Amino acid sequence: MTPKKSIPERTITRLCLYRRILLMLLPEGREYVRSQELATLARGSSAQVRRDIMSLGYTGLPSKGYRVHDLLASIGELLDAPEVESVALVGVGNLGHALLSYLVGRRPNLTIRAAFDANPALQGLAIHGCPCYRPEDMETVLANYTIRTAILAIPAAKAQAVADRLVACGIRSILNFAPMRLDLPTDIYVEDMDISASLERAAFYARRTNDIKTT
Amino acid sequence: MTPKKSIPERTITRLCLYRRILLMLLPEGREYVRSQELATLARGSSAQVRRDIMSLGYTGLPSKGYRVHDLLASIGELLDAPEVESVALVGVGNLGHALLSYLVGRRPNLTIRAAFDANPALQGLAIHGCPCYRPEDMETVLANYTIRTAILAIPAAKAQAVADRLVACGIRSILNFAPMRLDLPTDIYVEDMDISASLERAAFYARRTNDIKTT
DNA sequence: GCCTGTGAAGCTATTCACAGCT
DNA sequence: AGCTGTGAATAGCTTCACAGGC
Repeated sequence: MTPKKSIPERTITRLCLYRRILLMLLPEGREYVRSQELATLARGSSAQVRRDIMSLGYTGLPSKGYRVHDLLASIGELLDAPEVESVALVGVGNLGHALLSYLVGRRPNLTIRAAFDANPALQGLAIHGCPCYRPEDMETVLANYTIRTAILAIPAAKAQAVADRLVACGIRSILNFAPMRLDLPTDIYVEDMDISASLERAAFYARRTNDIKTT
Repeated sequence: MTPKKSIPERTITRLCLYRRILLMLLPEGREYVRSQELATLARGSSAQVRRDIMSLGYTGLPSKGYRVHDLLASIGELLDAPEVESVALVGVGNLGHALLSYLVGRRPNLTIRAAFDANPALQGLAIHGCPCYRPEDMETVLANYTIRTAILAIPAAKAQAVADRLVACGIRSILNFAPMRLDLPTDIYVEDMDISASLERAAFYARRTNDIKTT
C-alpha cells in the first residue's frame, strides 16, 4: 500500500541521490540519520529532505532522525521494480562501451541485459559481460527479457529511427545520449543526457560566476 | 549592452537546445522560424519559447517570426565567450576517452584543450588530438590556457580531492561525471551528470507510464 | 532539548490571453 | 489574418515556522 500521490519529478531525482548517500552511510554502521545531515550531504535544505521523505510515506523518529536501513527500504519500495529489472543498450561505440563498464554491477537489481550494435565485429561478443546482438534481433531479445528501458548511445542522425523501433518493441522509457530531441508518443518517458548542452552550460557559468566575483 | 537580467537556469538550458535546433534549420536555407515551430521541435510551448527569446533582448517580426540567423547570433552573444574557450578533461579512462571523441569538433569555440590522467601510459600522448598531461602539471597547463571549465571523469573516491585541486587552480565550473556530490565553495558552478541516477529514474518511469496505461 | 511532520506563506516558472504590429 | 511581446493568472516547488512527540 504505497501512497502513490504522483510524486514530482524533482523529488524522484533527489530520492535517488539520498539513496546513494545512505548507501555510503550504511557501511559506517550508522543507525540513524537526521534531515540536516542528509541535507548537507545532498547540498539541499533540511525542510526539503523532510518533504521528500514525507512523500514516501515513511516516518522518522522525532529527536533521533530516520533509521538508515528503513529509509533505504522505503526508497527502494518506491523506486525499484519488484523483480530484477533489465535494461538494453543500443549502440556500442566509444560511448556505449564506456557506459557498459561504468554501469556494470552498480545497482544489483538494475542490469544491462542486452546490447545491440550494427557492427558485425561486435555481434555475438560479450562486452563487460553483456551479450551484443544484431539490431535485427531486437524484437525477440527485448520480448524475451521483458525489457522496458533502453539506453540510446548512437549518432543523432539515426536516433529517431531507432527510438521509433524501440517503442514499437514495447520500450517505455529511454535514456537518450544522442544530441537531439526525440519525437515520440507522450506516454514514453525520455530522459535526455545532453553532454554538449551541459558542457555549454558549464562554460557559460564559468564566466558568469567570474563576473559576479569581479563585480 | 546585454540585458543581463539574471536569466533563470532553465532558460539557459533551453536556449542551448534552441541553438542546436536552429543550427539544424540553417542548412535547409530557412530564413524565418515561428515560435510554434521551435516549440514543437523542442517539445515545449510556444509561449515558453517567446518568453525565453524575450530574455535575450532579441525581437522577432510579427506575422513572420524570428530570423534564424539573427536569433542564433543573439543566443551566441549570451552563451559564448568573446574568444575561443578552452576546457580541460580530467580522467582519460573509458568514459573520458568516449567524451573526448564525442565532443571533439562539436562546437567551434569550445575546445577540449588539455587532458590529465595519472596513467603514465597516456601521458604525453595526443588522444583524439588532445594532449594528455601528468596531474602534476595541472597548475601550469590550466594557467597557460586560462582554462576555467573542467570535465571530471574519474572514480567517485578520488573526485572530491581532484575537484578541490581544480578549484585551487582557478577552475570556476565543473561538469561532474563522478557519481557523488562535490562539496565546493558556493561560487563554483557544478553540473552533475549522474548517469546511474538518470538510469534509475528512467527505469522508474518505465514502470510508471506502464501503470498509467494499465489504469 | 532536539528533531520530525506539515499547514501556510513565499517564490519561481509556466501558461493564458490579448493588445499591437505588419 | 497571423504572429510576436507581455501583463496577469496559474501552477508547481521550496522554505518558514511551529505544533507535537521522544
